[in-house]
Amino acid sequence: MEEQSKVRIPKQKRSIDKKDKILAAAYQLFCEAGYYKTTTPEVAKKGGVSIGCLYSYFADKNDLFMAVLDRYDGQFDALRLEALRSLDDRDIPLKDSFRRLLGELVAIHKASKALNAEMKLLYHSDAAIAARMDARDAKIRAAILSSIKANKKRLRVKDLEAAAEIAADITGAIVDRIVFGKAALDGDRILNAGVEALCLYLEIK
Amino acid sequence: MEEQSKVRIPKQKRSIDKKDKILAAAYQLFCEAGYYKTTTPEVAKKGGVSIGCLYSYFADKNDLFMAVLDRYDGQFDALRLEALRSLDDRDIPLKDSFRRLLGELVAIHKASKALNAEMKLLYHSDAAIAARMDARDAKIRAAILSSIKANKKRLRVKDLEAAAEIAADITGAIVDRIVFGKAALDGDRILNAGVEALCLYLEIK
Amino acid sequence: MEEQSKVRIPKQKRSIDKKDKILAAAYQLFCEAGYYKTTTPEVAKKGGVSIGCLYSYFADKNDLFMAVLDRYDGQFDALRLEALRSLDDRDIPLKDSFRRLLGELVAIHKASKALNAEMKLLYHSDAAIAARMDARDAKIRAAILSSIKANKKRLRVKDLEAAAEIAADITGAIVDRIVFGKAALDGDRILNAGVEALCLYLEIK
Amino acid sequence: MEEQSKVRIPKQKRSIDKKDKILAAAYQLFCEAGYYKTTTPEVAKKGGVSIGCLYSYFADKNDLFMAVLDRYDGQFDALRLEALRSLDDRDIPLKDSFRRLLGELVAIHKASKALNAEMKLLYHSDAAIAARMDARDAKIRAAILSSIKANKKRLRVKDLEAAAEIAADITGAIVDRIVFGKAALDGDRILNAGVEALCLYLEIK
DNA sequence: AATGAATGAGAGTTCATTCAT
DNA sequence: GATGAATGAACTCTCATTCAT
Repeated sequence: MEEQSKVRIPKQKRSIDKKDKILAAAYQLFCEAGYYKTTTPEVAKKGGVSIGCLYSYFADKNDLFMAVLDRYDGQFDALRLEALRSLDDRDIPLKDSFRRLLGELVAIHKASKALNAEMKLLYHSDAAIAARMDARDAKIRAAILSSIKANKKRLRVKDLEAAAEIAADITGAIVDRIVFGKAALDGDRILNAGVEALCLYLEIK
Repeated sequence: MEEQSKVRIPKQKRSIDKKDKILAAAYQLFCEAGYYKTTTPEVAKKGGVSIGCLYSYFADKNDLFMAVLDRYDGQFDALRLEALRSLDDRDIPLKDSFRRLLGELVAIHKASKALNAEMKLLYHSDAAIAARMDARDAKIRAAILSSIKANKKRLRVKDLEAAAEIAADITGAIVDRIVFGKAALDGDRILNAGVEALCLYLEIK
Repeated sequence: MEEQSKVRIPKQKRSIDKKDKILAAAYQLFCEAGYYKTTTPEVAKKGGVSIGCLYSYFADKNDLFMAVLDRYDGQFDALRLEALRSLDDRDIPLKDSFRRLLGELVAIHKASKALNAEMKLLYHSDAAIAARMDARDAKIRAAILSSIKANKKRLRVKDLEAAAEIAADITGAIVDRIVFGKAALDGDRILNAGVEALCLYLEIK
Repeated sequence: MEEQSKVRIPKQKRSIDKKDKILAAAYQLFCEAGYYKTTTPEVAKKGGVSIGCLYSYFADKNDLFMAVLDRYDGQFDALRLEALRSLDDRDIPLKDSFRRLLGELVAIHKASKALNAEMKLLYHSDAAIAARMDARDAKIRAAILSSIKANKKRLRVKDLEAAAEIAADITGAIVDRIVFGKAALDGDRILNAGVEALCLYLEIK
């Protein structure tokens, strides 16, 4: 009574292409129309495969969505952590570090804009997604905390954990504002103001 | 080609009760289960009216949701603006103003937590909701900008518009973190750190 | 979070008609084509209702099938037990009792022929159906055993329980043969032979 | 309009092995899960061949099932007829002959239990299967009739054809009861009672 | 001959909405 | 006005079967 996964694991090049095509189509549609308004036959059609083929690669619609996150959001995870490393360089002013970090995060999020929105959308109704996002946030906070600890001497704040949390949230808010915001203001003005806020908050002088 | 509205505008007391009951039921269910997992017959049942009755008051499910926002989120709008007035009082330290503001916003958002989540959820797939939220944000930014301008002399920031935006976003982020956050940290620590960040950013000294 | 049945319980005359029509259509189709080859839209169509209507009365396909059994097979249950009472009359010869019983059972089964077949069909893959049929068989065996015990003095058999079982099985087999059988032989010849077998087996002389 | 058969008839040893493996896998799965819940890809997988290979040997799922019957139920046919020969030996008491026959039939049916159930399941929805089962029954009745005729002098019954039919049905019913029955009673008690019933019915004294 | 990825018709089921009563 | 039975388009998902490789 061996329980064997019914989901196909592609080995041939052609199959990998198909899976990619499905994921790309799903990514696009989920971003455009959202999870609930995207139907699986639609994804299959856009991906140029049959609905049966789609279901041979993904157990169900939710599995497909999670795979899209793995593929696309996962890429951004790596980029985000990479960007955070700029904070660790003590030789450049904190201001420049933050400006660079925010600039990179904005670029990253612009690319994953809609997917992020959709994840927030499902955060409250899907435990697996919530767990995913929490894990991502935790990683980012940990990275910021680690940077803050390394820069301890340059900083005025005492409650390092809270500072990391606040800094992460401010960073996130600014990025969101620039990426999503119908801000009447120019992105650069916002970014500059944000960097200033971060530095004034954290830095000794 | 404008159609004669088929939606009833209640004038009798009994009708108003019914509409209220429907809205209350809808509010509760939308918050608990989310927009997509709430069905209109369910709402009617919980509200103690027939489904036909529900559809005599609301054109469709989306109209019902918007009405819920008008009724419930609208209340919070008023509370939020009320809370923002604390910033206008120049006789108390900015720190205290912000602490009070944040405290009140947290309380308000805790009450509308689920509805807010649901609005974010629908932001990207429903233009009307997006417009609503944008209008709300604009109002808040305007109020903050107005306070900032009134406090101009006490502040170090030069780009007031950007500062209002940033301050609004920081405020929002902190409130979200406290309300929604799976923050390992205590809410008070976050709040204190947030207030400090806001004051260091804005205040002259 | 009150769990309320989603299946409609019809109260109005018109609704009862609808439920009846659905059951009648389902009965017919299940008998003609079997459980697996009958589709729910087909049943709805034949019953003259929409598929949605069908699903407002029955939770799912299996529920519909069980309801068909309750309605139709249930009727036969009563008839079968009624027929078995002829065995309790000691004033008429056992032979006549059995002949009458078999005749009645054949008539009953002719009417429920296909449904019985379908139940046998599902016996091995559906626990609820198996339980239903086992209960029915048990009732019949109990009735026969009770009759046998009442006629103890007229009987030669000693192991009354086994005799009741055998008699029930022989009875069932003969009825099946007459009802389903592609028997080349005339039904009456079979019936007479069966009655003889039963009497020779049970009766003292 | 007769189509050239597309089904391969295996001649090479390796092919025969494959066909055998498919049949064995199909037999097992059909018995375990039933016809409708067994899928052809499942059969192919369990048989260690590709689905394409399966379809090169069998025209469709039904053809595969019939082949399983030919192979496996066919074996039992032979065993059944073999067992029936015990009735032809006039030197041993009829009682012993029947006891031996029933014992052997029970053993045979225990082995083909699930397949038999599945055949009954499909009897009413598949003409080919019905024909198969009818043919099998006819053979058994013929064999019994032939035995009865050979034993004519020892028997009290006059209507030999009907007696053969009844005897076959009683035999079948008893075997089914022992094999399938949720009989509360011990198999031996049932078997003894059954043998007694058969002998009392048929035998002169 | 053999493979197994791909197909797509069709299954069961849901639910926003209508309309006869 | 109010009801709620009825509608049916649309959804997710399955699996017997085909055919390019």
